[in-house]
Amino acid sequence: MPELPEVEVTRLSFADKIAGAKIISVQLGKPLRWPLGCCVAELVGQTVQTVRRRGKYLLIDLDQGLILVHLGMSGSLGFLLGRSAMGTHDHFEMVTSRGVLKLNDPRRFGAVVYADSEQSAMACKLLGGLGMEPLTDSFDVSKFQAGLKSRKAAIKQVLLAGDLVVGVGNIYACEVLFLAGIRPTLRAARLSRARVARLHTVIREVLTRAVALGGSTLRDFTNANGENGHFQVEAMVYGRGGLPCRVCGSIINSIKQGQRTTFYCPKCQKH
DNA sequence: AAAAGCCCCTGGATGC
DNA sequence: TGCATCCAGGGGCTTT
Repeated sequence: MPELPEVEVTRLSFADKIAGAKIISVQLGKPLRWPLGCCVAELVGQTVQTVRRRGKYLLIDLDQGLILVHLGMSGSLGFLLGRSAMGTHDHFEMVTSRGVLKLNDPRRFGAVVYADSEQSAMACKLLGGLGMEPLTDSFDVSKFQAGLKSRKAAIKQVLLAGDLVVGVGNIYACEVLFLAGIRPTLRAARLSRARVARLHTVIREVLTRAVALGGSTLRDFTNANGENGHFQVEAMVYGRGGLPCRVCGSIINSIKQGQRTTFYCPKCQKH
């Protein structure tokens, strides 16, 4: 479910509320992708400083160290005023003086990991290889261009890999390539300078807009307050295999790249 | 260094 | 209604 906009909207929906909160207790459900990496007792008594985002990770800064949260494919965070029973798919619950932070994640591809610091081995393993943040100035066109130049893989897969630019998941990768008129199978290195510039712009525009509108409602995304997003723009291609293109009427193609499905318009998106 | 596969896990939709 | 099959928004890890 969560790509950059959804993760960012989640962050914005509870960062201010939880800042300054004291951790009272922590409860774990079934195992997530990795073990927490510390004793619960190490967290209790600490104060939450800030909540940041890096790629699709949320970084919850504490007095000592930080908690990394990843929502995986099916995770969502809730920040509730009162405590409630741990549901079947609640696998992390942190009771604080300001409210209760809860991770619900049916598939358990998500993670909640404590790290001593951002320089710790675990933090480096998870964050070290991440690419540029698309919504900051660090997302430089020249660097983007240079990065793509060295890649023989298909542009769609380079976007998805996250080591050049972060936060673009399967849905937004498909949508962004449609809006930029680029065939997803095109080798990254073969994109002209002008098309790279166009893609760069589209990525920023689409992600910015999705965040501003509260994330995508393509499925059932809710922020940490349980509110739906308003990114009502219907997908141009994602999930529309076999249907007519909204622009030219051609039948939208559906193919596999890596283990993921790619959707594209054979006429609007050129090699 | 980069690319390609594999795998983790559960639930919902579809088809017989 | 029951059961099998396929599919899903991610990404680290291992192998080429």
